[in-house]
Amino acid sequence: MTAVPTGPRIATISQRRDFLAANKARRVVTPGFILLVNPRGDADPAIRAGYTVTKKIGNAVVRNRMKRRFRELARAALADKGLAGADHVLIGREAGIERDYATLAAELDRALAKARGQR
RNA sequence: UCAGAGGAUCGGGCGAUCGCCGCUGCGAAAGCAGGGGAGGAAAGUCCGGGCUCCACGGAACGCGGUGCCGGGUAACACCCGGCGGGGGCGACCCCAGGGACAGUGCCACAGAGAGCAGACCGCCGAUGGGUUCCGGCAACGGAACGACAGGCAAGGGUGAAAGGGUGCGGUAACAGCGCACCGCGCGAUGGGUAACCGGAGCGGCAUGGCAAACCCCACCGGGAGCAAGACCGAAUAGGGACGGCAUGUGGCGCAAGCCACAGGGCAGGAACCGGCCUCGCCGUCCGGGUUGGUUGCUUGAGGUUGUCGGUAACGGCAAUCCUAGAGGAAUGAUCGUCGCUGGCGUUCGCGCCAGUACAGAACCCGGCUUACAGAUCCUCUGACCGC
RNA sequence: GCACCCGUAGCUCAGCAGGAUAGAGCAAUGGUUUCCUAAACCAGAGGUCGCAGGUUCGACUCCUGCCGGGUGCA
Repeated sequence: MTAVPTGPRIATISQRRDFLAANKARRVVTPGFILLVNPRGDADPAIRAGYTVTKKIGNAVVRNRMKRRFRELARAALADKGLAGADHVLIGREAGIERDYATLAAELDRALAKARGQR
């Protein structure tokens, strides 16, 4: 495993209105998750990230593990591949529970590139 | 060795890289260093308490809960010990287990009868009356019959349940009608704190079941919940008090002012309606309060060890330890390696593959219930084998 | 955290102070009718009454514990 580069700190989204705003923005669907990217449009170039895993996915242990893995994926990828000044939201899907970590990482890379292309 | 019963415990280890949340120290800060960071069920939220606020003179009614007895406990619906009933060869397990002469109600279908019982088939011929036959002159006597009046409830049949059972005597046939044994009820008295147990003797036997139907009896319970509660509190907007300035339209008046109308508010009134108050700006003060911050917040009916008391639950004493405190939620991710379990292959060295549970603290405790791959320990029971 | 409701046929609902055949409408199936379809008419089928215990002679109904779904309040 290659060393994960330590980038600038990624803030976490917790306000409901931010999630709702991201839901109306760009959307990329992969088997393991759905990626929402919402450029805030303000002067701040900071990258923010949020995670959503509903009760439909599983019990608390399953949901927590999924969020932790998403957090790890975001920390590794968003610093240099994320969109500056944008909110990124990862929504868990059922197929993402037992999905291989490397597969998820590759899918996140492609999803980010695709989101960058949408304009 | 096999099968089983009871109790207790654990529930992945090590390493590497990169991270997260508190705490402590250093630092102006960025940050650095040290140390800590999920469970036996953290779960379901089914009970019981602590804590906090609110309410409150007492009691009763109502409502809800509990329900053999004794003990433990802060308390309990929990636990321990005992009693009674049921199951198992046994270790042991299971039981909401008060009251049905305080009252009300229900017991479908079937059946004759189902709750102060009842007579369908049946049994009887002692009694009344009758029919037939025999004897007698007659009064009457005897025998048979069983449609009637009547006696009976053994047997058949129905049902979950039919008002003790078996045997002998007894009888017209029956029947606790009498007796013996068993069962049942009452019960002198003895044991036990009690539930309860034993039981001299008495009673011919009567009070069927359902209270997880209403209910009765005894005991317990005020309500809400850490989003409880306490403190701080910016800007904007808004509320109240005081002071100053000011008052929409129309009419009257020189003016102060008065009246009417429209809007708003308040109280009355079913409504029509009439009454009273008020409006804008500035300043000071007061109170409420949204986002937010601080606190409650983890030292506690606490854990471990020893000892003493107790059958035990548990309690007393002593020593020792500090063990998550976030505030929408951290306690992790990835990889390597070693365990463990199963399968396949094997040159018996091992190799390959698969699996490695249930599940995530949110104020804190005591229980209950439910989920759980696998592993370990202790005690005990029944078989079989050996000595 | 607290309070409460509902699980019955494929769907929407009845039923029940305990009594044995668990019903209704729609849907689906077969038939009649029609050139064919729809509608209409006729017929039958379809149920672990969410699950597991208990009380009772007897449980969809009563009690207890679970499972699933939903609502309200702070």
